Amino acid sequence: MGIFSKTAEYAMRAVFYIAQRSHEGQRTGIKEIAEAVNSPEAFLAKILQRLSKVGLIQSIKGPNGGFYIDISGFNRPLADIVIAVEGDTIFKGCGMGLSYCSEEFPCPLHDEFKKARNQITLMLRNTTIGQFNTELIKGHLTLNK
Amino acid sequence: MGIFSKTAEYAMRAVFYIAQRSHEGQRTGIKEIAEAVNSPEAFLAKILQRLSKVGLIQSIKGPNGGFYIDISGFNRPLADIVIAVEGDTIFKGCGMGLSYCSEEFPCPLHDEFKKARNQITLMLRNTTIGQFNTELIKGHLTLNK
DNA sequence: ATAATAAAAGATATTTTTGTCCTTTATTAT
DNA sequence: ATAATAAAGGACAAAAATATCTTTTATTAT
Repeated sequence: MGIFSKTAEYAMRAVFYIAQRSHEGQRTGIKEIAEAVNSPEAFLAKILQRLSKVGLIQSIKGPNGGFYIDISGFNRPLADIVIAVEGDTIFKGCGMGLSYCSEEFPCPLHDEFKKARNQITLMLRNTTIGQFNTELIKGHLTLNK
Repeated sequence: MGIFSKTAEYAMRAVFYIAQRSHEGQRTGIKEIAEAVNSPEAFLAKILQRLSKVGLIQSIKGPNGGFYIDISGFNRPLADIVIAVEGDTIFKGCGMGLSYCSEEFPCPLHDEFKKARNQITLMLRNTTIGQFNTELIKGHLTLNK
């Protein structure tokens, strides 16, 4: 894989899409979301279930139901999505998997690796879910793979 | 997982260890390597087989045989190890898995993500296998997890 | 030549990730 | 109240990553 798991990729794409639709005042069903972000429907459903359980997104059952994201959700960082679906392993630990490796006992790769991870952390912590709506709306961007 | 697969982690640790031992003029058996870098022996054997096949390390069968790394190997970048065992996916592609995402059609995360990946690429391309020997030898470093 | 050693190669097993399907629960509209 | 809709939940399936075991091949020492 790339840097993130497929699960995390789907999750991010879906949340962006839901945010966009919520911004338009719409709730969105799993079918539409899955199509829009090009992910397997049933699998994505599980992922959204999880995000909903931790309160990152909201859901309503029944007719006119669907997924949406409330105002507080717009301010949450992407990091929360990643953590919700694949834990925080990407934010910590040694690049080579050495458990002793730390600031006091750095492995040979430590400093260079830290830079890379800091950048990822920065990206995920400083970017909020809501932040993309304007970009997504004004641009020719899709979330469809 | 972290950023790299377990396979890649084992591979890097093992190659460093082999490099170190080769620097001391020794060939090393799989058993010793696996113990030293704390990885499952039979699994690591497969990994080293692969690295040996692509010429990143050398091996000799029979008594006094084992793995070693020749002078040209010392100058190869870590990137080669990673590519040999898990391909080049870590060096390319969109952070969210969007196929259209590129310099011309960047996804919302594109620029920030690029920074992170550039740093990883830099680290893996600019660091050679041999480079750590001095550090490993003078320091109190282990490769044992 | 023979026995011992150590990696290569092949087959198989386990675990994790990814993916599907079916039933249940909540909500809405009639 | 009943039917229709849509997510939640549980059970199961396939694929990929991780791991083990057994046999074969090459090399060395006796």
